[in-house]
Amino acid sequence: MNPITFYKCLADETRLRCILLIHQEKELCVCELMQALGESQPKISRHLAQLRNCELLTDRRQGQWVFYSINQALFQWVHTVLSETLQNNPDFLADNIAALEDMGDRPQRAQSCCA
Amino acid sequence: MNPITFYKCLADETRLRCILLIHQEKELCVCELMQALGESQPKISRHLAQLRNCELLTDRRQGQWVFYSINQALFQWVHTVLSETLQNNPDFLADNIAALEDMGDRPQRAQSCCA
DNA sequence: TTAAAATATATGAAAATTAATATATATGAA
DNA sequence: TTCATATATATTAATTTTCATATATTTTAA
Repeated sequence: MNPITFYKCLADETRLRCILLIHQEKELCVCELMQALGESQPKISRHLAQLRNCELLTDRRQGQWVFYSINQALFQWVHTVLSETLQNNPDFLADNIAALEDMGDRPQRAQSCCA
Repeated sequence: MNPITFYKCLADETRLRCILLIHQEKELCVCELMQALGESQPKISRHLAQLRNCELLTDRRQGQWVFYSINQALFQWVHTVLSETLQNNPDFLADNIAALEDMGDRPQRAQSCCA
């Protein structure tokens, strides 16, 4: 991932919140991100599509849900930047995490395989 | 510096190159950045003004030149992100550094005070 | 000394480009 | 059919660039 592409991904509020939430929670589906951010479905979906196209995120479908996570094939420095950002801005996601925890009926994760 | 502001600063090619060059070289003036990037004076100057307004950069005038450097008052994580980016993308600035080294008549730095 | 020229940088305003959003609709799985 | 997600298109908004010009400093030369 080249640095300009990477920083363009982070330079939008909706995308930055999605990325950091996914980084922290390991995996989230579209409906969880909608709830956490209070944003419309097409808006969330469109930003996720963009992040998937850049290969910052990967997705897996499980039944009706699509779960997004950080692409583990990325260089280490990318993960480092995300971790640094999260650790040093503890308030940034506070409301989003609260909204996520308030959400009822969160989809069950079936671990990909034998975990 | 809030993370969205910060990543918006980094999300433009001209700005990212300026920021990383300044980070590496400690201090550069507008004419050196013009030469390193091969971009017009107003373009460089405008981006630097934007970075100064966000308080990512500070400037000092020395005679006819204005030298820009990274604002040392920023949180440590900001410096960490810049260093990680630079160290892990060694090719990114290669052409810019070569152009800078080719530059004749680079302005002399008078150390701010008694160095 | 001072006036004009030269050099370095900044900025106002318009134009051009790029990005974000909303609405409607489509797809795909249960 | 319903629920979850994706996407096309139109619209709006934000950002970047350019050109012309302004300011500030230094140099040159009367």
